[in-house]
Amino acid sequence: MAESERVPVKRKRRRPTSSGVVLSADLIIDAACELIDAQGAQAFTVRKLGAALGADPSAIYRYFRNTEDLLLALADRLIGESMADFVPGGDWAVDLRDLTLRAYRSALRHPQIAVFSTVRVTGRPHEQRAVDTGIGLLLQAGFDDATAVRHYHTLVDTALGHAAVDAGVLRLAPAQRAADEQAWQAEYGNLPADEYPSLHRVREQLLLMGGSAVEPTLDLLIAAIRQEAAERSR
Amino acid sequence: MAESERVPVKRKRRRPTSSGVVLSADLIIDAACELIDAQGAQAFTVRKLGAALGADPSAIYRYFRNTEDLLLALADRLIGESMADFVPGGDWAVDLRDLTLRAYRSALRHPQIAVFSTVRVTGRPHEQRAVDTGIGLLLQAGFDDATAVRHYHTLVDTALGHAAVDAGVLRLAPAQRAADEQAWQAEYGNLPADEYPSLHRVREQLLLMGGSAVEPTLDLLIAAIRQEAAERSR
DNA sequence: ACCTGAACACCGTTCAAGT
DNA sequence: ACCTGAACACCGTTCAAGT
Repeated sequence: MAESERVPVKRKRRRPTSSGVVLSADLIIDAACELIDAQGAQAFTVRKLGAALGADPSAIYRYFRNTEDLLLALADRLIGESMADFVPGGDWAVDLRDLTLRAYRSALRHPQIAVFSTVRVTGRPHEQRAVDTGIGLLLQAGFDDATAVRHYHTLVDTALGHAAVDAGVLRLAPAQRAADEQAWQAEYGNLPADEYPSLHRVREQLLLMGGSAVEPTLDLLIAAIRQEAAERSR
Repeated sequence: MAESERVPVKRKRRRPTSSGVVLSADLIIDAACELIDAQGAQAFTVRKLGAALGADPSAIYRYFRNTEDLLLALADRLIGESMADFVPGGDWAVDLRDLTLRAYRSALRHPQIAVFSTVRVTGRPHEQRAVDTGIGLLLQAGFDDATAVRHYHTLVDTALGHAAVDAGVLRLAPAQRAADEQAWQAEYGNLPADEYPSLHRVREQLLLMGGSAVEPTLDLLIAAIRQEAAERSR
């Protein structure tokens, strides 16, 4: 239904923009990808995208109803790219971890995507393929339908969530990022032992709080799911 | 260091705004909370906050350097509120789950917070208290310092991440939210069995993809951490 | 048929001027 | 000392007018 409301992608006649480019939905998504990769996600605005295309920003609304619609198309493109070279290796748990990490990485390229719940539900081709693959791995592990769906839901939301959190760091300039990583040490490393006994005890380890927690998180989730599969098969 | 750059909270003389209110950092945070609770997180803008206070928006910049600084103070307020009635019950794993869920709920009240990596590192009082408590529970479980920090990092980032993802749904109007939950069924429930075998097989269960995955996720993480603690103590 | 340009209704933030 | 109001540099989106 969302699909039928979209502006048709195929057009009979085209008129070039003032800069000579003939617009299309694909071309707009191409430009959006380039803009994000070159200047970061915060550089992505309709007006800047128009400028990058050499077209008036309002022309974009002929191809996408609004920014959200454009972002959904972009999301599916990113999912497609990150899944392009995925080949299952035979161990469902390893494959599932790989698949989830790919979802994380594609969401990290454009963090706003992770926040759209709707992105999970648009039913665009690359996403459908990825969901089918993920649930397939869980069925292969021996889970019943409901449990397979639940575990898939858990993994994909966790991947998107960590992408949203980690994107905050990525947004910073490198110098500020380094400062931010040490800030844990600076802010928490010198607290009094009587008031904050645990923080005081682990003060040497606080640098670990910098950086992404996505891999440790996935390791724990996959371990728990593997354990559950093993118990189920007994 | 961030602290010393902040505008001092205590002031000698105050002048009321045109509406008669005497501003203070606390009062501004009060108003921000009310605004968010009454009209949702997307209603939170400096200009609207000024209007809610009966003051010119620019007056807010006397108390907070910028929106981010204000959001950090707001975050600490929300953390404090959600931790206010936390009492450890004796089982570290149960307590840790409770603590993490509280972090999730407080971030859910203002989703932008989850995306600030910096929020995790500001070292404000309520946050320090919560971190000390969380790491304390993991030390109590028998983990070494580095592992305790790593597991804490995993839990808190996962809580913030799910809050960011779930906030997308919360943002929708109730009617649209219901439609969104059924969209999984609509978009994925009728795919051909030959092309999407796994999705076709679990099609009756796809409603499970609506709603939050935070509790299933926490259950898996806590199970894995508990298992690791048990193995460690052997 | 499609792009353009003006317009509308917003933002966050700064700073000189007021009191 | 603190608040105000104008101003600056942006946003997303709509729609009549152009070609």
